[in-house]
Amino acid sequence: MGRSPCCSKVGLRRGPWSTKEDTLLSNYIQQNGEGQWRSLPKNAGLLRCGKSCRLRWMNYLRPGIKRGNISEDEEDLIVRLHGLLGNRWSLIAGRLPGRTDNEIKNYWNTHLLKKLKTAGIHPKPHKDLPKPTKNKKPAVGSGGGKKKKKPKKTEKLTTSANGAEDIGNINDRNGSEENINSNDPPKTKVYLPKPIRVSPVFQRTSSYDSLVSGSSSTEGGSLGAEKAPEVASYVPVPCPPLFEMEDADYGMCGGGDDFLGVGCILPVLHQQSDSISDEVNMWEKVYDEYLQLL
DNA sequence: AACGGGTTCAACCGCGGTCCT
DNA sequence: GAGGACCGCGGTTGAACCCGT
Repeated sequence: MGRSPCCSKVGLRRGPWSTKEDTLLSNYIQQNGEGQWRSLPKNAGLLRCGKSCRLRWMNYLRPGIKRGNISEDEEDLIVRLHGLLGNRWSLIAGRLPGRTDNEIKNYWNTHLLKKLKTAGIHPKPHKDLPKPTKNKKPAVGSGGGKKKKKPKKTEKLTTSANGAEDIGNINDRNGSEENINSNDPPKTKVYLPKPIRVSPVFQRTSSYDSLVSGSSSTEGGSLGAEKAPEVASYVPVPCPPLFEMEDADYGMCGGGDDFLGVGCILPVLHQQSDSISDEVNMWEKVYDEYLQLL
């Protein structure tokens, strides 16, 4: 039943892509479109796993990919979105046209994390959040990257994944052991649509604008029209729970062990209102917008 | 110039959810 | 409905690169 195996991985190339491979992949996708990753390598004449082709295309070859030079504006948005979404890199990337989840993830880990720490802020995982149901084996390291040589590494268990805070995975949460054990809330199935990438013509949303400007307007502004980025500082901001559902506690900012200890700590532009309630309203707008996005 | 430690980022792995037979 | 393959995501790795000594 089911389908035939994806790819045996036997005799497939690994490691960095050559320009020839890039060309083959690009040409094939331009002619035949994305998708069919399984059969793509064979059809395109590549000795690569379909998964590898997809990754290469999505993170590097896809048209419109911006590389490097993440602006202050983008950086600010990443921090805000991370506060809202946690390590949902694909969702965050969806709000940053031309940026890939991999790039944002790398940028967060290498730049922003450091930046926040030096600012005395220590973002910590939402360990209190219920984990998705799953018995991940205690792994010890996942596969490893390689930029060049080094043919191998076959198995290494992985420690991976457990850092993911997955606030969005409501379905999983409802089924988590924690919830089952604790008072057994009725299982409310919430269907979350798949994340989608926004069009390259990114429109900064009204909520974002209001965050940035302090305005409560709901009329949209575009990214292009944004004001010059203000110097942001990172201050604790009480924010409303993201998901007020039957078994709440999904709020990134709720619960005791929240994102940064005392509520969300997110960059707040100096010019915006000092009023905490205004900020809460802004967050509610962001939350509404996020729900609409979903 | 050589060396060593730190940083960056492309690419890998494993897993969960979805789709297909 | 069951079983298995596929797709996409997030965490991790490690070679290349950078920079100070």
